[in-house]
Amino acid sequence: MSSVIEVYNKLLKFYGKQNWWPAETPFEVCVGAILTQNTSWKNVEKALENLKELKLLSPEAILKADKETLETAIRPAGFFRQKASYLKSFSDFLMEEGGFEKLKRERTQTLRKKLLSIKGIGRETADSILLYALEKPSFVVDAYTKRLFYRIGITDSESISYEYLKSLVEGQIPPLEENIEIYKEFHALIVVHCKEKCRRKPKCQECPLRKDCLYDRIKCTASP
DNA sequence: AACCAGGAGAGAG
DNA sequence: CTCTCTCATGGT
Repeated sequence: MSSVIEVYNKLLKFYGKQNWWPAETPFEVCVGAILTQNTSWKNVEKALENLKELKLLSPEAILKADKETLETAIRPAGFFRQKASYLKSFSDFLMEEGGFEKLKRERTQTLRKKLLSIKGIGRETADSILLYALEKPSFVVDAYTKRLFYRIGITDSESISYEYLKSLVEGQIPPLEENIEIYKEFHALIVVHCKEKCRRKPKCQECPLRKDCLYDRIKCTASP
């Protein structure tokens, strides 16, 4: 069907610029990325709010905080025992590497490997941190991306591998400095489209992808 | 009341 | 490499 870039342009025209990631600091981006693993953003917001009130939104504070305090604060985000541990190991990493500014000087692939070696940082979380906290051109793939690309016929399966889909996008939109904003917006638009808009089945006429879109493997019958 | 949400690790095959 | 199980809360 349509190319990756065409999908991006349609989504951008329809929804407008999103200015992601919703956070005040790079560290908050990272914490949010870890907390939102298989968890709705609504629950993550409560956890982030708790962390702010306890002034635990810095690597130093998280390392100092005792286990129970941290676990209680992030409990609304689910998997709180694992995630508390993940936040500790990531904070530990940040302190040893000397902070964001120092990390930014390293190459994207080097950073990606370092991030992936941290317990609790998988591919999506690593790419989210690279793109939104470290300003590196690394496209983020998630369940929405796989679902959407399958529905509009870019892929022929929803269980396509992460790295394959990532390279598919980066093949058409090269990982260059000038494309960082496109990567940021594209991922944001995919999430917004799939999470909010695409759920309104009855109003499918307003879907920017219209006839290209499949909902639950059923082709949308709305007229283009 | 089952099912899902902006996944990741560990283990088995 | 791909599959399966586990981890946990809150909203439909």
